[in-house]
Amino acid sequence: MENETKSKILLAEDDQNLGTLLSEYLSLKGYSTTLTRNGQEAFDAFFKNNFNLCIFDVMMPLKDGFTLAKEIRKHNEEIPILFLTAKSLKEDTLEGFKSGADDYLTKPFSMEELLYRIKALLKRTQNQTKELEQTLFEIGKFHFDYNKQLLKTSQSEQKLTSKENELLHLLCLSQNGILDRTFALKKIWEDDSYFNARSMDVYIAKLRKYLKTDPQVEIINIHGKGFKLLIN
Amino acid sequence: MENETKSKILLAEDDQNLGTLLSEYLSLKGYSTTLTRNGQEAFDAFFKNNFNLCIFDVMMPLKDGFTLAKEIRKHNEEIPILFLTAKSLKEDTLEGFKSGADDYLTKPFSMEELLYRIKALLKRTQNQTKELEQTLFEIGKFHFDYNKQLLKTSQSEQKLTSKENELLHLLCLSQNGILDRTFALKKIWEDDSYFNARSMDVYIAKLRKYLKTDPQVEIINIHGKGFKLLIN
DNA sequence: AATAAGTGTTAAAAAAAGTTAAGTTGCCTA
DNA sequence: TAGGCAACTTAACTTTTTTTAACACTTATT
Repeated sequence: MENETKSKILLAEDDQNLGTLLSEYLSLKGYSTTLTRNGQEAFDAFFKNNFNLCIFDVMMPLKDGFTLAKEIRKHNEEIPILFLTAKSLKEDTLEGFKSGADDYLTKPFSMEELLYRIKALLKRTQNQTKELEQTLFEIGKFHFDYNKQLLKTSQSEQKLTSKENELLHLLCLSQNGILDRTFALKKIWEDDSYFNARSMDVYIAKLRKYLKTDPQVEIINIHGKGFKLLIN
Repeated sequence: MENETKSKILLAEDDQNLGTLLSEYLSLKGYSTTLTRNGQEAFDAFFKNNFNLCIFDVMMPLKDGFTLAKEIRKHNEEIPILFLTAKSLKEDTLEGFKSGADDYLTKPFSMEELLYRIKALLKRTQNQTKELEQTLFEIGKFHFDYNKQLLKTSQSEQKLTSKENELLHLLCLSQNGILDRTFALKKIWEDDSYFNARSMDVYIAKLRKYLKTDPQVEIINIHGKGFKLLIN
């Protein structure tokens, strides 16, 4: 997954099967999930961690989802809450939203849809952290400023074109790790077609040319996978 | 409604009855709604106004909701999009989210639920709506007064024509971020034709000439996307 | 070793943008 | 109302950025 830090999800579901299934599915998709089996347990867990999202079943022993949500909202207005329930009655849905929910999904639902709804919710809250995305990088003897599209050393200054800039940025962000070809193509070129892939190779060559004045810096290819920016 | 400024909603719905019903209901609830009858109309309207939320029907003549959403997402990543549709097929829901939707509601739905979902979506974005129409800007050593159409330094004073004024204003409002070409064209020139685009380029050149006395200020181009006003 | 698929690199063609100047238009004024 | 002027558009030419093509080389597969 592209995120440096996994989003943490608090899951409250008393149905053993569904609970573990969900938990495993979400972990597989790159989220860090905490599974609780009732409202009280979830409430306690909430304050022991910094979660990014809550998914609550409505009908649970000890404390139902609506009550749980209301109590959490007293302490936290921000965190997205998604209800998951068998009830599809209009009044229940409305009560869910009145409890401070951001979304309400009725069973049976598709895992994929849940995943998209989670992403949509996180996008809105994660954005406030987006400003913190790194834009200044040290690449060997180079200094790379993403915002200014500038790559410079103490000697020289090279203006980067938008494509060069985006590509180098992705390389820097996945520094030490590999930048996946398909990922980069979809991110910068919108889709991964043959010609876009060849275009990307051309830009890799250009970046290599710019960076070759420092032998410590290298862009290596991982056959069939992508590229890796090495700084020794 | 308690808000000083009403949230503006762009509604695209080809069903006359449902369209006006929704529009009237939302107006009653304190939103300012713009009703369009197909995807193309909605697309054009989008760039001429500052909407806070989009509600799109999926099946519409000329341009369907999915295509519309994808096109809008190319220019605006932020605005919440909610699909409203008779289709409840799994694949359709998923395609909706893939098109960049934030929520997906299947007909028949309750007006109240729609209202809650709108509120939930707006809650997350409204804070970022700091577009309280700022009219005074510091651009490096320049002082820009949008109302007076004036760009001055301690040394000099440059009166701006309306086009220059509007363009510089948009650049300032999207400071650090990029000003989308299509967005600016539709906003200032009403439509993005080849000649209007060339005209805009001429105005960019003019602004650059005015601003070049301060080397800290720069208008850079993001190929195929738009322009960015950099202040160092 | 032979083949195919993936990558490296350079050059060309195509598309987008930069700039300056020449037309247009509409409005003000003498 | 003719002329002048300012704002804007269109044209023409230049430069930059991106894509496509061409050919050489590398890696995986059989």
